[in-house]
This record gives sequence, C-alpha cells and structure tokens, in this order.
Amino acid sequence: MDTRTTRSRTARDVALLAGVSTATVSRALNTPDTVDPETLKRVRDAIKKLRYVPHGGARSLRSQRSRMVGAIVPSFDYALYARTTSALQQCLGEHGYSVVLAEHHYDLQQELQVTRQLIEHAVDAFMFVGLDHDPRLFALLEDYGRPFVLTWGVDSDHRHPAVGFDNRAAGHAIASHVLGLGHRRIAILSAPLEGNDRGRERVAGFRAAIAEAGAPAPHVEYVQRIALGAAEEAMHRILKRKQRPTAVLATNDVMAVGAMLACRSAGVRIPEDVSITGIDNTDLGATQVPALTSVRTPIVEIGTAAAEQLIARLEGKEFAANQVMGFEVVVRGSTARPKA
Amino acid sequence: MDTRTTRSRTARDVALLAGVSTATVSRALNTPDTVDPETLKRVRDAIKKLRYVPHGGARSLRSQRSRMVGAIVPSFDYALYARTTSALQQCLGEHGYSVVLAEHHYDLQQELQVTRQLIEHAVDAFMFVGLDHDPRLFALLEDYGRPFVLTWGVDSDHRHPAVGFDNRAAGHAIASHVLGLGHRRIAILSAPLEGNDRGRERVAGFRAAIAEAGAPAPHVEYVQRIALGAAEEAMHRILKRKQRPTAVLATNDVMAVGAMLACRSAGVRIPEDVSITGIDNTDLGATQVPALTSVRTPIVEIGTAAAEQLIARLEGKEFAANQVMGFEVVVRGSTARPKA
DNA sequence: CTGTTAGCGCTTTCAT
DNA sequence: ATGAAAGCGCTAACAG
Repeated sequence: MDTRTTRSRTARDVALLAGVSTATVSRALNTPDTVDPETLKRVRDAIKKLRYVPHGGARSLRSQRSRMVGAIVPSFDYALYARTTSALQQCLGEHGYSVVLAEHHYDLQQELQVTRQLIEHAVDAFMFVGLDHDPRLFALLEDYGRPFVLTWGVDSDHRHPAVGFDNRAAGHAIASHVLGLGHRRIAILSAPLEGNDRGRERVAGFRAAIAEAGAPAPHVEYVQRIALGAAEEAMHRILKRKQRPTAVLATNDVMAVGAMLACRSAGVRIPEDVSITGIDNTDLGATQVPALTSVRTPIVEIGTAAAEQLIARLEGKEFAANQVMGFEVVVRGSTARPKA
Repeated sequence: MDTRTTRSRTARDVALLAGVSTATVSRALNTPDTVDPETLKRVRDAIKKLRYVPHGGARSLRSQRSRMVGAIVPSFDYALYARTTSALQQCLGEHGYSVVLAEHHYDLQQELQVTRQLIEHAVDAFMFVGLDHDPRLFALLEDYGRPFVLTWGVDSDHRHPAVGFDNRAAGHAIASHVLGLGHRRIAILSAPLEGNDRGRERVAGFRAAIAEAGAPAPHVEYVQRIALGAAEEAMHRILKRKQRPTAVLATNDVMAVGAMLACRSAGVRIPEDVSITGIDNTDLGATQVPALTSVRTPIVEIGTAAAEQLIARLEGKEFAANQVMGFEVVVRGSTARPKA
C-alpha cells in the first residue's frame, strides 16, 4: 500500500501555474535576487497556492547537500545533552539547517551504525559528544567528506576539531575544593567509563588532585548505568564499607543526587557525615536540600560554538577548529569541613 | 567550496566491482532473497570493501519513502519529551527507521514551519505532542499524504489518531487527593496555556474537582515560561497574597519544584504551611525533600505506542488510531492535611 | 533575466 | 536470476 499517493505538486506544477520553466522556479527558491520581481511574485503565489514543498531528496541528489546536520548524543535522557542540542538547533535553524538527532546509549558501535544511517540520509555535517569514538567512524566521515565537530572535551593533540572544556581540570578543581575543606578519606562515584572520555578525564582529575594533596588514594565505586537508582545502589555499597569516606566525588550530577538519595535512606547526614559533589550543575542537583556543590560546565556555549563552526565549514568560511571554554566550581550546601 | 568532493562510491561502483548491474545491487540491498546466494555474497563483499552507503535522497526520489519519521516536540529540555522520544526512537530503530527530532518552543507557527521543512526532507510520518495545532498543519499533512499521530492527549472526538492519557482526569485525580486531605483554599500554578492543551486540560480538571467538592474557586497564577526560575517567581506572587492558599496545584513537576524553591527561600514549610503537587512524576520532583506528590504519566508507553502505530500504518497494516493509557497519583511528602 | 537540456543515484518495469 | 533502460524532481551549465 502506498500511503504517499497524494504527493503530486512538483516544481513542474508550479512552473505551469506561474507560466515559467522549472529552472525559474528553482531560481526563485534558491537565488531569488536573480529573478525578475514580477516573475518572482508569480512563482511565489503559485507556490503558496499549491502548498508546494520542494523535494529534498531530489535536491540533495542534484546539489550534493541537504542542509541537515546530525547531532549524535549518548542519550536524550540526560538533560545536558538536550540543552546542548537545543542550542545547536537554535543556531543552525537560524541559518536554514535542520537537525537530525540520534542517540547511541554509550555504545560506540551503535554510534557508527546510526552515523552510517544519517550519511545515507544525506546529512551534511555531524556533531558528536566526546573524543572517544570507533576509528571506523572517522574513516567513514573522511570517506564521505562530512565535516564534524567533537564536543564536551578538548582534543589537546588537535587531531580533530573539538569544542568543549577540560574535564580533567574540572575534576581537579572540584576535588581541590573538597581537599581544601580538609577531607582526606575520599571515595569516587564513577559512571561507566567505557567509551566515556568525559568520565575518565574527570576521574583522572580527581585522582591527580588527591595525589597532589598527599591524601590516600581514593576508593572508586562504579555505577552500572547513568541513572539515579544505579547510583543510589552504588552509594549504599560505599556506605557499607568499614572505612566510610568523609567525601564522595561523583563524575556528574545524576550520580551525585543518587548518592544523596542513598544517604537519606540510610540516615547519613549531608554534609555533616559526608560531603558530596557533582559535575555539570544541573537543576536536579541545584534544587536538592542541601543543594549540590558542582561545576558549572558550558552546556549551551558548546552547542552554539559547535553550530557556528559547522556552519562556517559548510559555507567554506574560516573557523576555529579547537575551542576551549571555561567552567566554574559552584559551592553549595552539600560540602563542608569533615567532622573532627 | 565543495566539502563533499570525496563522495564517490555509488551503486555503479559496487556493481562494477562485483561484476553485476546496478539493478542487482539494488536487489541485493532491498530484496536479498531474489538474488542468487553467490551473487549476493559478491555484492555484499563489494559493498563492505567500498564502504558503500546508498544515497537516501536518490532512493526516496525513486521509491517515495525515506524511512525517516519526524518527532516534533515543544522542547528538548523538558525531560518528559526526551523520554517519550527516546522510546519512540528505540522502537522505530528496531524496524529500520530513523527519527528526525525538532522542537518548536510552544509556538504552533514554528511547528508548522519545521514540519514543512521535514516534509521537504521526505520524512515519511510524524509524531506531534498534544492536540492543539495550526489547522494548516493538518492540511499540509493531508496534502502530502503523511500519516501522523498526536500524543500526550486523548482526542475524544476521534478526529485525529492520538495516543495518550486524559490530562483532565489526571488533574481531577490529584486535585481530589488534595481536597480529600481537607484543603479548601487552593491556588493553581499554571504553565502558559497558549497552544498547550495538556496544561489547559489539567487546569480544567483541577477546577472541576474543586467545584465538585464545593470549595471556593481557585486563584490561578500564570508562569511565564516552563522554567524553574519563572515558577519560583510566580510562587512568590502567590505567597504575597493576603489570603495565602493551603495548597498549590501545579500543572507539571517543573512548576511544582519551582514553587518549592520559593517556599524554601521564603521560609514557608512544606507540607505544614502549604501542600504542593505536580504532574508527570519526574526525577526532579521525586528527589526533592519532601518528595513531590505527583501523577505518574505513561511517558515511555506513549512513545512506544506512537512508534508502533506509525510503523503499522507505513506498512499498511491494521492499527488502533486512538489509544488511552492510564495514570496514577503518587502520594509523597509534599502533601498533608491543612493546619487547623 | 529566462528557457533548454542533461544528469545526480537509485529502483523498477520489461526483457531475457 | 539478471541486465537494459527509463525516470523520480531537482539544479547547474549553457544558450539566448
């Protein structure tokens, strides 16, 4: 069964109604200033009357560009990527590009797969999250000449265009805050690190700061999935250890809030009994009682910068391939000096 | 500058390498069982070797279908739509469809605009949120023969396919819970209602329950945007009123948590001084102290059902156009009997 | 400024 | 089971 039988209006129909050729219809659409104002009006009227929408497939077949950009994120669920993508869309939309969004659930194989699918749909350029990717992904993008930008990290070797911030430095900064309060027995609550360079860098930053301060090496507790429930379970495991830490550094806010839930149900007071920190400064963390100490990361700026870079490249303009943005530790009620 | 110069592999290249015609390449891809197993293998090897990805534009030009589905939501930011869309993608992905996501920021004009853009990109079918839409949207979809499904509501007149739940009943249910606790002086904290049938229905449900209980008509305070800060401001306005309500019904969890923030900063205790309720049962609300009383809505089920319906329609199978799902009031610590 | 023409890469008859 | 050939709707090159 063909559900598409109704599609009929083509440039030909518009041309007929306006009394011009299809070439003129095309010009009216793409380079209106090269068309006589009167003709232009006739064409536009015909377009409106027929509710004509050009066929993007035919267009991309011919012109080799679709004006679509793919944004491939780990998960829609995590509010951060939603905000970044939203900013990306906003900016690209203003320049006439559509955004095709896909998620890969932290599976780099699936990331490769969906990218292939989007290349098939003639997507012009890509935004990816993080620096860790399957080598075949880069080969594919190279093969098909698709510009792309990595986000949420800094590629210090400048092997690929990337806009983001230094996750290791962010981890270092918030760990330093906690160490500065006097904590020495510290645990790390870590998201799964496979194919997750952001998490890995953050943990590396935690460890570096702890080592520099001369404190004992931290226990690292891994969380199965980036979800409140999983983080809560992991925190319960931490709380059951004989040497309970006085501070817990989580690799992101979701992990940290999960830890808070565990403390509440176990009757452990924050920050009196244990200090907790997140990273990313989400609403989820900021609205807790006590409010979560975290790192404000450049969520929206990343999306905007990524969009601007891609637009520049698609239009053959100059662009800054590698951009490093700032972050800021936001101290709130979930951290305090350790007792005695 | 052409950034796409690298694109070269076509069905022709594959055909040449495999020693067959392009027709056979096409068959190998689309109807493999009609191709000799040996030939099939040769073609598949060639495809792999050349890293060939078919050109979707050409395909959709010829076959009139792109295997893309558009999901058009008010905002990526609000976690709910992200979850629904995620479920939609999951389900469609398993059937070989890609999802193109777009947001319209509660602007029905812009919704029409992006839909047009997606039709241009040959999107086969659509999911929209809510029942309120520009009449021209339906005309456009009709014109181009694109199946669509509305979500997050029930179209009791069955004018359009819709899967969701009864927002009015949900509002009625949670208001009844609050009334049952003995509250009579009630305020409503409402999201902007323009083009937002979900909110409107929820408020209608609140009002109906209040009227049925014989309580005085509620004050309705409008929030500028669906954002914590805006809701917090609105709640401060409520708290400044001479007759302070004993309960506040918010049209969703974000509004409710914003109200909680205002109470905290104003030293108003929840639930002793004021009870607060949300709708949608998000993590944001569930993790507050006290935890937010809310309505669990069928977030994931909606996405899955929408996907299943669209797949069925695209494949010409039977489908249930209108599906109504359940919800459930989740009572937590943010509601209690009013004092004295 | 506008029309004619060719062809983008693919699928689909129609032959064989 | 496979190939030859036509053509989907559009844009770019070339005339005029």
